Amino acid sequence: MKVLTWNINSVRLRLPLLRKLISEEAPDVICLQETKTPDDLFPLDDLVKDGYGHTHIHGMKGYNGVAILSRLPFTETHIHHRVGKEDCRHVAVNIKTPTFKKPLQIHCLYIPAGGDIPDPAVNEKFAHKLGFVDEMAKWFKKECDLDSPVMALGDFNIAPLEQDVWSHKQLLDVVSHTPVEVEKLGRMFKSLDWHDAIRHFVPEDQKCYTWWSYRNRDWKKSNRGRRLDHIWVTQPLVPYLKSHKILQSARDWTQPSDHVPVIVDLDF
DNA sequence: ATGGTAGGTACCCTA
Repeated sequence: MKVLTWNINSVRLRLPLLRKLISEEAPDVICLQETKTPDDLFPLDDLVKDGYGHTHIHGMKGYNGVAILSRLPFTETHIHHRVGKEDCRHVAVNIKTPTFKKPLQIHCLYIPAGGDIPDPAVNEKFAHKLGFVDEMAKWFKKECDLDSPVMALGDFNIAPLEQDVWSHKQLLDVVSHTPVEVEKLGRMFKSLDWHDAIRHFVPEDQKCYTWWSYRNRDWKKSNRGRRLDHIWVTQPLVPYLKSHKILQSARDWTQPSDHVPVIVDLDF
């Protein structure tokens, strides 16, 4: 079972790229962030024709928006409002698998970027980000079981490890890699004894990025990337991790997203 | 130290 996550930065603009991605990678489940469209304008028809007949979309005008598209049916779908806002950042589905009695839960997340100033006292966007991660940590602990198959994936907007950024020292004061948010993400990580499915395959001392800013003449040459997109799995899923792929080549597509797709293949 | 680009929207917001 191939599960893909991508911050697509407008699903309407990049529908042709999404369909190219589908034809090349044939994922079973697609989790999108920053779809930037209300649900009635989401381009579902082509995606249903491509085989993704099971869809759970939750978007709004202009900003944010998350979606799960699947070849496999859902037994449940959920929309979660976080920290008192209805800003389309968390949807979840349950999928039956041949391997587990309990359904596989997939949580598609778009954690707030957090603005520029890394001080929650003066920057309410950063306060929102920290509050969001706090709430996720508590919520997973309360609502999910350690022994259930659960995946949390998406654009977390935090690069937790030193080798998740091009320069640990130079990014310590840059929102996405500050100690306070990394610590909070660490708490969320511990909440369900999560396993980082990408670092499962890529050693922690090796650089690993999923995002390169648009504000660079030549993203490849400067290579100032960050690993902002993540796939986490609970312990029961660890033995089934088969392979991963970070589609770096997608950053060179015409009119690319600044994030690239990340895929994990599970052996069931 | 600064400003660089992109998308959506409606003349400015967010990333």
